[in-house]
Amino acid sequence: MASAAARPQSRSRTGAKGQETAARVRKAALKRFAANGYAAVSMREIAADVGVQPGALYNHFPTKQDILKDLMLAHMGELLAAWDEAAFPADMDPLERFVRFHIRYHLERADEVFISYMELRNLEPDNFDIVEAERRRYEGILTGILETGSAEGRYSVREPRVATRAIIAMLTGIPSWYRQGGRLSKLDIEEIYLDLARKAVAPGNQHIPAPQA
Amino acid sequence: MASAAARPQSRSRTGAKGQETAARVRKAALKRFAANGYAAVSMREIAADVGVQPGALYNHFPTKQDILKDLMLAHMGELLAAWDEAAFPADMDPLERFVRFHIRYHLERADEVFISYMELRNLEPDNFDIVEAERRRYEGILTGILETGSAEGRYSVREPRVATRAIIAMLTGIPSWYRQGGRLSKLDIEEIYLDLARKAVAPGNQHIPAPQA
Amino acid sequence: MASAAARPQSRSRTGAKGQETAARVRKAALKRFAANGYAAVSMREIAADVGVQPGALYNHFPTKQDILKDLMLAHMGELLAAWDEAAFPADMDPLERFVRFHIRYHLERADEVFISYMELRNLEPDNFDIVEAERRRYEGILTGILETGSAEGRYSVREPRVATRAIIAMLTGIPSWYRQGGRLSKLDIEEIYLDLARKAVAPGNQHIPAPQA
Amino acid sequence: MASAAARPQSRSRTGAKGQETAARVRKAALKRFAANGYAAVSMREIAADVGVQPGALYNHFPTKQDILKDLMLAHMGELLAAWDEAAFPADMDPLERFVRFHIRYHLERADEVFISYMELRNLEPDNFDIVEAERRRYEGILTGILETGSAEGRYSVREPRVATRAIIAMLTGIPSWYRQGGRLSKLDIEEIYLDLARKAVAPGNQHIPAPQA
DNA sequence: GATGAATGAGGGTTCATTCAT
DNA sequence: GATGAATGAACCCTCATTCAT
Repeated sequence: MASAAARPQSRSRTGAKGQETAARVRKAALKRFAANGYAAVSMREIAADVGVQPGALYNHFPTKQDILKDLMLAHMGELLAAWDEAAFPADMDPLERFVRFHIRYHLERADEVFISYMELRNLEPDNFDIVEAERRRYEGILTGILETGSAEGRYSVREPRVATRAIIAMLTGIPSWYRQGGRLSKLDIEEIYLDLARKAVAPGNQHIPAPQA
Repeated sequence: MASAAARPQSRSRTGAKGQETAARVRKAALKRFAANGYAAVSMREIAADVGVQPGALYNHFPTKQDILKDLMLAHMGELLAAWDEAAFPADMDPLERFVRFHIRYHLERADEVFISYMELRNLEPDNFDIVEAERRRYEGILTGILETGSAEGRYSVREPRVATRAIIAMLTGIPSWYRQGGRLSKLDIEEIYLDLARKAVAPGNQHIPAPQA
Repeated sequence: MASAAARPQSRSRTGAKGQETAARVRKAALKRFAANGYAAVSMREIAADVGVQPGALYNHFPTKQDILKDLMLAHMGELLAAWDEAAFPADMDPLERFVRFHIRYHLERADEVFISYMELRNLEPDNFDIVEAERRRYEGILTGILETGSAEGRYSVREPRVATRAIIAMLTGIPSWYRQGGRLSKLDIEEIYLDLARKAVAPGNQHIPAPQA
Repeated sequence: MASAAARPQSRSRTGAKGQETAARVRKAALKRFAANGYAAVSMREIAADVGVQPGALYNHFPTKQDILKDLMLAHMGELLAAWDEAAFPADMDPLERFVRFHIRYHLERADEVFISYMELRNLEPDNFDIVEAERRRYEGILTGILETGSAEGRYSVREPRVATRAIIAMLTGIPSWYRQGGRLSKLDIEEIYLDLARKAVAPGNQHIPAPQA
């Protein structure tokens, strides 16, 4: 989509085969980067996964860095697009909407999410800036929700920007430990985190009594 | 076991110089690993930082992996020791105690904390297991606090293990964006996060009214 | 299996160049290993001889060890093949046949022979076993000759296996001192050693009188 | 004895401890050189065998090369001395004397003998020349025996120098395959090789009939 | 006589990348 | 669009050796 490798695509004679190979490269790189880290993955490994010689990768991506950039830009673009298209009941609380969306999306795209956080530092400055801008846009969604909600008295948030980071960090941590088939279903997770998030920003006095000890 | 530098230091005649070099290696590696990632840092770079030839590093650490292991094991050990020695008013709520401790420690040791999360996957299995065990011990502290507090009715937590991860993820995210000298002081941060954490686990009905829209 | 260069060579388009480079690597390694010993030869030296960067060697042989294995397996295979194809008068005594063949072959392939004896210990166990099996096959040829000849009364050999080793050691020592252009021609050598070998296994009483002293 | 490391020994205060360490170094180096080859053995390995730090080796031998030189010179000196002192019945045939002596000595000092043949090329030119001269002296013993015997009609040898090399090569090959405790005793070996050697140089017509086939 | 720490060179190997075919 | 072969740089690590202590 926002991919660098999806070059002008000037109605070349073939295209189909190349498109498919590029997709296989992306898929292999995604798995490898998530598992071992960008710096520890070699072009040879990716090529071997794809079933191709290393040199062939350069027909689809000009450098290794471009594969990473491609994956991260695509991920951010798709995340924002998915939010725009997310279908929730119209009367659902916006925070609930965000929490449910974030958890679902991040549990489904664990690899993309993971490299998006882990490999930021391996992006060259220009690419980093682009991804950062997208990330800020995404965070802005939650900040907006918190600000509006606070203004309307539904939430009580002293620092919406800080709370945004706190909530997103909390939610984004899930895929690092959640394993399908465990005691808790994805829906269980959603409910638990929704509860935590809601209460964290809820208005009202939550005086916690000091322990008796 | 912990490392070459952790030796009894009984052989006083020499030793001192080596101890110091090992310490400089650790320091340089910490900075570099935090900035560029374990896989992207070369022994040559570390040696250059220390002001020594690459081969000399091997007088202090048998492999590059051992430097990483040393840093991560030391960090976890020191974190747990610091908790044991943390001095807080006796009547302070345990959750508050944990939140304040965690934030302070993690803001002071940002590099150690960072590589402890980022480089886990670069640890060889045996070392990984050791670090994981320590991490679970640390999480266990908060889980215990939440369980006790819930049993005494001071908190309301459905899944203490999940809440533990949620709160720790929330807190641990701070050093990734907090910059000293900004609008918010470390104490401000402490108060904001303490508020979020407290409310998230507070008992009582937090019915959030659905938005009017 | 035998080596990268032994591949079917079906892919005619390219391949030719690689075949040739692999051959040059083999040739350079053979000379260097024979002159300085496997352990004392560096891949960089071989690469320099070939006129290529060190890394390029790895397009043809996966490791240095594989070059050695390749050379030694090829040598043993060619030695056995040469014996099978050796053309001698039909009525020639089999021992004479073997002695002449062995001397000729070993004087022509001095380097291969030399590393085959010297570098055995530098072969990894699996490769060692293969080469050893081939060596035993070769020794078996002479042992068979001695056994048959003894049974027919043409030779008198108490321990054919031991005599085999004795004769082969005797013959194989030649290239270590023989220099072309010296007083003795290759044919002279053949005759002298043939005489020694024949007499050593000849039947009849060779009572050597004790010295008068 | 002829050892370079046995330095002037200027009646130093201690001496005893150092002498002993030097001996342990020689012993360890001998085993390692024989097992893995000079080039493949590191000073660190030798030091570890001796139970000392690598630097300590340099108190006893100025370089690794000197350890090799010491071992080889000592071996050749001891070999020649042993021949001079060998006790055999006065009326024993000189060839028998030489064969028995050579086999016995070489089976007892397998490591020394082995490195003496294998590591010649790793000697620096000067040291090589010395060892070569000693070797020629040793070969000269057998050559003299053959020449005298031929002149007296007890043996029939066309080229005593060549026959010398043939016989010595034959005998020297024994330790490479002989294993104690096998079917053949050391004495069996002596008898078999003595028989082969005697017949090989025996006078008289050894017409070997051509095979019937 | 031995240690611990360092040097400077070099070891085998892998890397991202290029390019003629 | 892919291959096979190459480059040039860099990788982690080991080496023989030195030397202050």
